[in-house]
Amino acid sequence: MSYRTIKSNKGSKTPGTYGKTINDIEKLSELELVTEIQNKLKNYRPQKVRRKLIEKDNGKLRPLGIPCILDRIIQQSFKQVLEPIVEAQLYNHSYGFRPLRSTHHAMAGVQSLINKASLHYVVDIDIKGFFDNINHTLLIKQLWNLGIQDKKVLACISKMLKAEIDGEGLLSPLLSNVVLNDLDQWVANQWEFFPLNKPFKSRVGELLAKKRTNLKEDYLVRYADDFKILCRDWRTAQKWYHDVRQYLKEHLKLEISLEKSRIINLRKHQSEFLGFTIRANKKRNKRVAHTGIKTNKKQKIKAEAKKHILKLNASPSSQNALLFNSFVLGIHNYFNRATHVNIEFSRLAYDLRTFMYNRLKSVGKYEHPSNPPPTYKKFYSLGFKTFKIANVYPKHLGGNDKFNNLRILHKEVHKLIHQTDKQTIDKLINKLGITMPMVKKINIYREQCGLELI
DNA sequence: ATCGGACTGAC
RNA sequence: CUUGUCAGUCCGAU
Repeated sequence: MSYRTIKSNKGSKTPGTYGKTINDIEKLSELELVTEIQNKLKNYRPQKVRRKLIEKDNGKLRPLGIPCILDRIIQQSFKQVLEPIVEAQLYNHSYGFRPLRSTHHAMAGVQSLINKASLHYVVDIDIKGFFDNINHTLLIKQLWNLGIQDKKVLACISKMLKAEIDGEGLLSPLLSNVVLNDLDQWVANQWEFFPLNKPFKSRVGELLAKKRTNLKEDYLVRYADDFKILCRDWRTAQKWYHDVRQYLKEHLKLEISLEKSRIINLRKHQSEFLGFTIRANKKRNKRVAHTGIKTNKKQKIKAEAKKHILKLNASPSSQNALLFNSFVLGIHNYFNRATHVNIEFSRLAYDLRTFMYNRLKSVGKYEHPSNPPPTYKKFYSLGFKTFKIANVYPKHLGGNDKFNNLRILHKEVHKLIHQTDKQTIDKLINKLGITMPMVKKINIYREQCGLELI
């Protein structure tokens, strides 16, 4: 139905080894396409994949397989069927590769656990070569347990898995969530979901009762294979470290990296997650999460910025200036969520200031912006001078921006944002006729409040 | 309201 | 230089 949803870009010129191009497919009639796919599925044999290399933190490169167009259509359709089934059963604090969830949601989850629950010990676990070491027969079993019990479907999936030995296809992100969901549930069952004999009226009351038991208090936050367990003290943290290691080994046949996995006391040291640094600093008599940008990331940003400035110096076209702007806005947009953005970005701007001035003074005018575009006004105050190149103002890294916390909302929608009871949430959604994009927006606000996503 | 182009991040 | 999934942002067109 929707092969158009598969992005093709300019990469449509890969005939021969990768089979049909997106242009070929658009020429086919619907019927021809369907028969083609049916033929392929009869004896499904995934074709070659192109590879993209992605750089990991430690500088190592790992391949990411990109299957040919026809396989992408097939895998996409598998995904569209499997996703809602799996999605409904996944753990709430698993954030990687899931619709409506992002890195920012994961970070917000960690921060609220530090701030609200005062959990300052974090168990960082790094699984050794996770994507390469997934146990296929186990995965098929896990899918079966989740309710996918069509043997033909499972056979196709297992063939796809075999073809993707050292890369991943479209649905391996989804499958990675299937594998690690067992871990999520196992961890959560020991505290969060642990049933008490007495029913409790309020969640606070239940929480207090749980604290009196000798269960290990903990919460897990996961983004794909990158996960943390937050605990209150060092002893429980250590217990978790060993328990999780054993669980992964026995039940999922996965090893952890002993060098990279460790327990961190956030009051003394910082942990890292999704490009951010995290620590728990003193604020009056409390401790709150302070987040910044990872140092190696900062260096990369500086290097990239310099590259962009040089390009702008070489050819000061409006196109390049706009390109530079989208680069800056992109970075801002991601790292805005850090509590220390202002400090981090001011330093970046300071380090780059002379470089930028020297390179741009010959190609642009240094002036107070006159009649700047609305996005410029939104982010930067007008009191400062900036460059003007080919009629556009390049944005600087490190604008001190005020936060827009004031929004006018519908009364019921406001209720929905702060609501924690699942039934009332569902009721409200039905009553107000909330659509997907609306849920997205509401989740943004819920993220800011540190609440669970809908 | 739709549909394109660009950029950022995580994997 | 080329390019997958998810999320976000900017710009443009009708």
